[in-house]
Parts: sequence; C-alpha cells; structure tokens
Amino acid sequence: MHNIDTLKRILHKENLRYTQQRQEVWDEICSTNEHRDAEDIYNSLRKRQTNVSRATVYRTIDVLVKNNLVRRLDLGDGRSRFENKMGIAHHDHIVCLDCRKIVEFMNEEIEEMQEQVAKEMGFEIVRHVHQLFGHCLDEKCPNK
Amino acid sequence: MHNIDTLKRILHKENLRYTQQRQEVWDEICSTNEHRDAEDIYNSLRKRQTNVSRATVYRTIDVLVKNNLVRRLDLGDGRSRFENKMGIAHHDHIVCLDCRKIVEFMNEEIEEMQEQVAKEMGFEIVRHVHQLFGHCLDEKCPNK
DNA sequence: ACTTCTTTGAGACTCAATCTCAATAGAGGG
DNA sequence: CCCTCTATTGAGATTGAGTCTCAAAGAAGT
Repeated sequence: MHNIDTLKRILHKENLRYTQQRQEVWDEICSTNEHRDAEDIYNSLRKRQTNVSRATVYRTIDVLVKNNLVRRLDLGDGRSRFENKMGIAHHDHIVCLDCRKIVEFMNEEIEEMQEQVAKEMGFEIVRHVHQLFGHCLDEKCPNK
Repeated sequence: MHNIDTLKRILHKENLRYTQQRQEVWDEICSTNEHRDAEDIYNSLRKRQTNVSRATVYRTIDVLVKNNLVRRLDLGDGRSRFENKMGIAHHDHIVCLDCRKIVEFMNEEIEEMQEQVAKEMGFEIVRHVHQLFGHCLDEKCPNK
C-alpha cells in the first residue's frame, strides 16, 4: 500500500520519525470518507485493539493537516471533523440541521467570484470556508 | 435612544424581564462595529464601572443572537465574535492572517449561486458561513 | 407593600484540545 | 547487533471558552 510511502515522505520532510502509531492514525483516517472528529478516530482505533493515545491522535492529525493529507472541518459545534484529502478534489459542505448529514459541493463559478471579490478588497486568498446549513428534503430525515 | 425599546420589545416577546444588566450588554454591543468576543465585551463593561457578570454577558448575548439583534461569528479560532446586526445588511467576512483585520463583503451573485447549488443538492438553506482567509495588501500590515 | 417568579453573580463544572514529563523506541554509527 | 542520542509516546494534569448551580437580589403585578 503506497499510503506508507506517502506518510514516510511527509514525516521525513518534517524531520519526524516514522512510527507505528502515526501509521495507525493515518490508516484509520484513510479507511473511510466520513467526516469524523478526533474522538471518533481514537475510538475506532481502540475498537480494533490498536492502542494509540488521544494525545498522539491529536498530534498526528496536526501533522497530517499541516501537510495537506487531511482536511480539518470546523462546523461551528466546538469540535473539528477530519477527512482524508489524498487525491480528493476541492469541495465545500452542506449540512442538514435535522439529520446532521454532510454533503459535498463544488461550484467553479463561486470559486472564481470569490477570488474576484478578494482581489477587489485587496486580499490574496490562502483558504476559505464556505458552508451551507439547512434542511435536506430526504424522506428518511426527521422533521418531515 | 430607541435601543431601549428594541430590547424591551424582544424581551417581552421572549417572556423575559427587562433588567439593567441586559440593557448594559446591549448598549455595549451597539457602541462599536468591531467584531469582539464575549470576554472583550465583559472587559469593556468593567472598564466603565458597569458590573455585569460573565455569566450574564453570555446569557444576554444568547438572547440577542436568537432574536437577530446580534450576529455570532465563528472564525474557527475557538471563540465566538459578535457584531451588532441592527439595520445592518447581510455580509460575509475576509480575514487577514497577518494582522487579523476583518473586512466585510457582499456579492449578490455568490448569494444566488449558493441558493442554486443548495436547490440542486436538495436542500433548503437556513444560514451559511462564507469566510475568506488570506493576506491583505495593506502597507501597515506586518509580513510586508 | 406583598407575593411570586425571574434574574443575577461567584464559582464550580464541562469538554475539546493541549501540555508535561518520565518511560519508550526510532535511526544512524561503530 | 548494540549503543547512544533524540524524538515520541501515554497517562494524566491543565487550559480556556462557555455553561450550570443555587442562594440572594430584583422585576412586576396586585
């Protein structure tokens, strides 16, 4: 699996050591496309007998985020969610206020307008947050 | 000052009593257009000999936010900022990563595209967060 | 003024996240 | 393969924004 090489590469670049724990955290994050928080990831690791401490989970995620292997998502509820970013195209999120479902969207025109706006205001954008919160029209969603 | 009536109106609507402390917090928030956190507001009150407890500041802000007199801003750094919303048109924010300056922007086209996207994904938007983070080109800004 | 019910304030508490520091373990050199 | 030098780890303490508790103070109607 070339995920091992990916991790080794960025750890080397950062002058950090390749350890079993860091590999476990990275594997766990790569194992789904859900948007999980650090506690979820920690619990998933424990559930499969892999003991990595909470502190190490947080520390490793920080390195992965810094190196663009993982994306940090702040939905304003006080805990960060994380998603694997390897080979994943840029997108933003829509969140259902009823069922907490998270859906991804991407619109090239919005991205461009945003650049345009920043330019007009005298800014060079480094990153942006664009989240839509509302009600999904899914049958299975509560409040329907 | 008709800010008193505004506050009295919403407190009455919420079946809450009109108190000196609530008036003080509302006055303080109305006194500037900065984007301050709860601690800033609490400190400003103390500085002018107005003793309102931290708990009351938080509680009052919650009522004001719920009733659209105040807007809560989450810039992802772990504390909420607040801005007076009375008669202020909708806008989003650009934040300078160097000098932490916050500038407001509003673009009708982006707002529309956003609605369009949500519709396509089967959502009815209630609110959105759109923030741009980058470097401002201001002379006085550090890193320049 | 009296009664009822809400609000307030001080400090305890929560919860995600970070820090501390002794014990453990990579990684290169011999 | 072992040794040394550091980085890393884990358990638990700590932080910090925000919330909760509960006795005392204060609105508001009668």
